Amino acid sequence: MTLKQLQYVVTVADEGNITSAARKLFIAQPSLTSAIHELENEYNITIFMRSNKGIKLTSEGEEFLGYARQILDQTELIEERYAGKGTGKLKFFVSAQHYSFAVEAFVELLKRSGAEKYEFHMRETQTFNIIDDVAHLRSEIGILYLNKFNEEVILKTLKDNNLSFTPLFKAQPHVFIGKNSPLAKKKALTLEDLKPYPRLSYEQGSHNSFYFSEEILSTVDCDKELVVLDRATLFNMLIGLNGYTICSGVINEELNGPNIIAKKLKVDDYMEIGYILPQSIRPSHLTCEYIEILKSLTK
Amino acid sequence: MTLKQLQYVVTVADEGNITSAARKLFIAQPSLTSAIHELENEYNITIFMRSNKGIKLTSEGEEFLGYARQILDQTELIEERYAGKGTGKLKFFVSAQHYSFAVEAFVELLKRSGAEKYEFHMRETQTFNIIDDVAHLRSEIGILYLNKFNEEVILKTLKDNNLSFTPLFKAQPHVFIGKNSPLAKKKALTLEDLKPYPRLSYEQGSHNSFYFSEEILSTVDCDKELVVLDRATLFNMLIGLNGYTICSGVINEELNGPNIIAKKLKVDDYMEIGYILPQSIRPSHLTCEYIEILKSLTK
DNA sequence: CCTAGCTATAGATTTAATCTATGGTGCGAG
DNA sequence: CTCGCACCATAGATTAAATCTATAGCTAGG
Repeated sequence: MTLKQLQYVVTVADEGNITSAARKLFIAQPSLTSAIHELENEYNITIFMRSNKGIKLTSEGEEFLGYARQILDQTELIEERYAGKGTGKLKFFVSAQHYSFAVEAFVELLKRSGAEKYEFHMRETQTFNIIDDVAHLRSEIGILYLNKFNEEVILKTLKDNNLSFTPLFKAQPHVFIGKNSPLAKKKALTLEDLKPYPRLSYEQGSHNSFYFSEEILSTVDCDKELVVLDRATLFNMLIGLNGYTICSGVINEELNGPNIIAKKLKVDDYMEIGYILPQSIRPSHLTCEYIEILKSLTK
Repeated sequence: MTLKQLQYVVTVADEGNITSAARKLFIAQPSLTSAIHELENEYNITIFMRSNKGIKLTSEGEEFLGYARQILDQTELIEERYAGKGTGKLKFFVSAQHYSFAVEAFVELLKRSGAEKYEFHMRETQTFNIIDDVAHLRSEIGILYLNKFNEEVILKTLKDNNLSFTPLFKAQPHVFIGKNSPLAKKKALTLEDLKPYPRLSYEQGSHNSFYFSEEILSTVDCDKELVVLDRATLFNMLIGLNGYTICSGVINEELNGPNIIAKKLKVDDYMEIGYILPQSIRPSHLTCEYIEILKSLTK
């Protein structure tokens, strides 16, 4: 079995006939025919039913395709990660909850790298996607929080995916509000104070288990709920609608602007923010540097 | 990149030097040297530091090895699954909780297959391992139950691993006891009846979240607890110690012997027993037949 | 300062992949 | 009903890749 053979089988299955698959693969049709026969003989299976109208997958073939696609998905990760390195293109991918310090560290890393050619991705996304991105090596590192409530479920999910969690810092829960909000005068806020105002939170896609919420206390009842995907949108609503959102208190004025302020929230809960890494893969140099920057920004 | 190159890199890394790795791979040392150089050039990376004392992994290399091992793990699955097919050796792997009907169906499948050469595995194991086995294609199918209590967590875990759950039947909770147990005279039992006797349950390894328990009501308090790994051991203790265990009521006298009996348990709960399959892979012919047998045994 | 134990390079050789050309087959348009 | 078209399969030549043998270069340790 070779990767080429797997690629060929998948292309043939997708195209529905060998002739056009060969064209797509830039090889002659007999080459493709024999490559596939070779694979079938190696394992004594029949992947395709041939006819003068084209090919059809056998049930055995469908099963085999499943395995083949999994392997090819994995190889694409290597291509993704290392392709373009020949031209000196640096690559780096982070998935994180919506934390401005994660963005700040990302920007700092990019500056420090001094690279002329690069492809960096900052993926502020839903909690489940963060875990999924790192588990499938689409991102090299992920950033999320644990608290009393979600800890068991999140740690279990991480373990299932062979991911490690390393704490960065414990944050006391804060509330983000617009600077002109009536709440801005108070020193610290209680849940009672917040009641009349709209609560903003991040959408969590189909994995909308409370455990995957980006905000703590998401199970507490609330009359006015606004759900968004984008941090800028959230900030707009904080300001325009006197809304609030509960989060870690880490705020950076340069990034978030002077219109957003953080207030302590008086509750008996915490947020432990940290990063997740695949256990089986040693972090790249850039990843290590990113972690260093995160540490320096959050200590 | 070819699978051979990945295999070579991994072997060299394991051996610590190219010369002995070449011996192990049954190729000449220069072939191995050039194969690895080719890979390094393709992605413009340096996997090994060479010296006259052997080789050492660079940090870049360690990272690359992570990807390589993942791909090779996947390819081993194909080898596992299809190797030996040339010699007509049938292969089939099930992971299940401790249900006698699963064993019965397994035996029936083996009989029906009529194969002369085969390798069949019946893995009665811990709930988490069942999910893990199927997710990583070590088993083609898994059998487990859902109830009100564990449903959310189990379904979430299945989803994370791209597995589907298909219900087979709903069982009313029963209690298994030895036929000479003082409880054997009663028609149906309550939790109160059970209190004086030792409760038997299956060990769940490090994933000892209650959600992964094989028995419902495992959170209910109990004074005498016995934990085992083996079904026969559990049955021995049922008989010898007047113990009990809570489970689905499906019992087969041929398999379990006349000394074990099942009694209805009066509680407001259910067990939905079903099978799990990888969503990305079409089930094999044997798997489909196994499912048919399961259905016929449990309707 | 020579030898043992590495890796790297050169050029020959073997093996595998791919090519061109052609054969066989069944369906559907004329 | 038969000819042509759109398939896949086979044969043999050709090209490319993998591997081999032989040998060079390096360095630590006797």
